[in-house]
Amino acid sequence: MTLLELQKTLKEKVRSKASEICGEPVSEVAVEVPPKTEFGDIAFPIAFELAKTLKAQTGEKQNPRAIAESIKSDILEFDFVEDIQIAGPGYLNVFYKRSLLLESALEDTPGTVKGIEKQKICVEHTSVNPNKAAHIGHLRNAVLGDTFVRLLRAAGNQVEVQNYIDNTGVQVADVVVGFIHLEKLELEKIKALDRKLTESGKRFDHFCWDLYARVGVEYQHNEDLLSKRAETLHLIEEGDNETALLADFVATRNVECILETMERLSIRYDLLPRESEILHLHFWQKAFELMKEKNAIHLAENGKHAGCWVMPFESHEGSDEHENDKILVRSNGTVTYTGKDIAYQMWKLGLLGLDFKYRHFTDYQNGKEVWITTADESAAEKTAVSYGGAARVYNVIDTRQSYPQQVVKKGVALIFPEKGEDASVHLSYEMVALSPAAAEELGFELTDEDRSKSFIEMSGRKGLGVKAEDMIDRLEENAFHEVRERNPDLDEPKQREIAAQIAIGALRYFLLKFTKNTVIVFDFKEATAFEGETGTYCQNATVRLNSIFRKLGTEALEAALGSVPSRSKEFSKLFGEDDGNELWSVVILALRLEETIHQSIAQSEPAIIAKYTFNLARTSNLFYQKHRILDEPDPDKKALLIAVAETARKALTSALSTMGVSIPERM
RNA sequence: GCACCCGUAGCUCAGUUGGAUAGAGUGCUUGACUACGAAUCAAGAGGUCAUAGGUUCGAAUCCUGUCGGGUGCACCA
Repeated sequence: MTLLELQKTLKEKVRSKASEICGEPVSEVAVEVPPKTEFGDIAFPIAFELAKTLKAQTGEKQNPRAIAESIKSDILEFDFVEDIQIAGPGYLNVFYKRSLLLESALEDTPGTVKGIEKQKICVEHTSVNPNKAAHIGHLRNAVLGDTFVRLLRAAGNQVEVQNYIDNTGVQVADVVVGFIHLEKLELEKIKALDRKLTESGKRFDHFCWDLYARVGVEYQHNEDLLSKRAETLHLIEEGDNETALLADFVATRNVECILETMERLSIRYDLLPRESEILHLHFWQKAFELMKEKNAIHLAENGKHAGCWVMPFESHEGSDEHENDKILVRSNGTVTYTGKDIAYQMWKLGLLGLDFKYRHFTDYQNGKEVWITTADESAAEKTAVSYGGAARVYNVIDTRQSYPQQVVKKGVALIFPEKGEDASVHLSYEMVALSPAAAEELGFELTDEDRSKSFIEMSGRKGLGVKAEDMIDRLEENAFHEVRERNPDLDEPKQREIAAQIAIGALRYFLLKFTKNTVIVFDFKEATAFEGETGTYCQNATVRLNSIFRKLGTEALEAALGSVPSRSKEFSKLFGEDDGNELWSVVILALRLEETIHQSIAQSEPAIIAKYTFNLARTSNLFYQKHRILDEPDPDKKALLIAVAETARKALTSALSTMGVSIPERM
C-alpha cells in the first residue's frame, strides 16, 4: 500500500464518521502534514470544522477535543495505524505503523505510477525565435517545460513535446536583412561561413546573436534598411524565392544549434511545428471558417477597427465596437499572430480538421527521433505516430504573453464550447532579468537610471543577455576544477563527464527552485554556487548513499533488505527508541514523493518537487552524518539503517530524475 | 486609466484548500574530518510577514483601502 492509498483510506474513514456525528454528509476532509514527526504522520483538523457545524445546528458550543476523541476509536482499528493522539486545540494526529510502511517503501519504486495510460497531453515549450542563440531566459522556459513533462510522465500520462518554430516572423527577417545588406552574403557564402565557424569551434547561433544586435542598432539611423525589413518579411512569407531559401537555411541552422544546447540539459522534443506550415497549409483559413460559422468572430463596420475581423474578448451588448475586441484579421486581410495561434491551438486539441505533413528532422544520441512539419508533399514521410489531438494542452510561455494566451484559450472555447477553456492551460512564468552588476559584468555600459533599477530586462534585440552555452561552459569549467582537485585519480574524460553532470544539475535546480511568478534576478555568484540549496547538494547526498552501498556490496545489501520483513518486531522497537523519530522522518519523507509529484502537477508548479528534493537531501545528509552504517555492530540496527538509507536513495534518485538531474558515480 | 503579479531575516527566496512555536539558503560569529569522501554537519545572532482596517475559535495566507515595485493592455510577432 502506498502512502497516497493509505491516506485516501483514512480520509474516507474520517469522512464517514464525521458525517455520522453531524448528521449530514461531509464532502471533503482536509488533511495536513504535522510540523514535526513527533506530532504524527498525518493530521486531521476535522474537529474544528465539526464544532462549527454543530454550533450552527444546535446553537451550543462544542469542544473540538471531545469531538476528535469520538472519531479516534474508529480509525484506531485500522492495520496501518499504530496510534492516534488528540493534540493542541483538537487535532487528530495519526501515527503509522513504521515497520510496516518501511516494508512497502522498499517494495514500491517511488514516483512511478503503475496502471493504465491516461489521456494524451501536449506540452509546448522552448519556442525560441530561430534567429539567434538561446539565453538563460529561454533556459528557464525549457527547464520548466521539460520538468513538467517529466512530472506528467512520472504520473503515468502520455505526453507529446512540441517546440514551436516561428520561422517566418520579423525576428528571422531581421537577421536575414543583416546577412544580405550588412554582411553582403548570399546563401552559398553563408554556408561557407557556417562551415568556417564550425571548424574553428565557434557557433552559428552566436554569430547571429551579434548580427541581430547590429541590425537593431543600424535600424535606428538607417531608414533604407528598415524598408528592406518589410520587403524581406514579405518575401519570406510568400516563399519560393531566394530570400526565403536563405531565411530557411538561417532559421534551420539556428534550430539545430538551439536543439544542441537543449540536449546538453537532457531536454528533448518530439515535434517541431513551424509557422511556415501553418501559413502554407492554410490552417488559419480553416479556423477562420469555423469561427465565422459559430459566430465567434465578426467584421467591424465602423470605429477604429473598421474593416477588421475581431473577436469580442469580453461579452458585451449593443454596439459592435468595443475596447477589448481582439483583432484577428487586419483591414488589409492579413492574419495576426494571435489568429494563427488559435488555429495552431485547435490543431493541438484535434479540433481543426487539418493536419501537417511531416518529415524526419534529426536523431538524438539516445536514439529518439525528432520530427518537423513540412508543406512539401514530395519531402513528406510517413510518421509512426500521430501528432496533436491532445485532450489537454499546456503552453509554457512567459507571463508577458498572458493576454494573447487568454485570447487563444477563449477563442478555442468559443468555437468548441464542449471542449471548454480547461483544455488549454497557459503555464506562465516570470522572466529572468539581469542584476545591474551582472549586466556590467557582461560588458554593457549602464546609465545611472539603469543602475538604480532592481533589475534589467534581457533583450535579444540589444544583444543583452547571458547566452545559454556560455552559462553551461562556465559552470562546467568551475565544476571541472573542483572535480579534478577532489578526484585526482580519475582520468580527464571522466572528470569532464562528472563536471558536466554537476553543471547541468546546478543549472536546472537553480532555475527550478524559484516559484513561477518570481522574477529571477540573475546573479553570477548565486547561479554558479555549488554549496547550500543547490542541485549539487542534492546530487552529493545521493552519491554518498550510493557509495555506502558500493562498499557494502550487492550481496550484503540484498541480504539486509531481504531480512526486513523478518525483523519487523525489532524494527518497531528501534523506531521507538531515541533516534527512532529521526530515522522515521527519512522514510516518511521519502514516501511522500508520489504525493509531491501530484501536487506539483495540480498546481503546475515544478518548484514544489525541487524544494522537496532539497529537503529530502537535507534529511538524508543529517541521517548520514549521524549514523555509521558500515560500522554498526547490532545486526538489527544495521539492517534498519540500510533499509532507511535505501528508501532515501531510491526517492532521491527518482526525484532528481524527474527534474532531469543525473547522478554522478563520484564527485 | 484598466487588468494581472509582487512586498516575509542584512541579501536571495519557501511557506499547501486559513491551522500547532513563521522556515530554508546565503552572509556573519563559533565548533566538528588519520573520512560509509566535509560540495557536509552542529550551535548562535538575525522577523511589528509593506501599512491600516475587516471576516473568525484561528490570518503571512481570505476581503477592502493606502503606500511602494513589476508586467501587460498595437491593424508587432
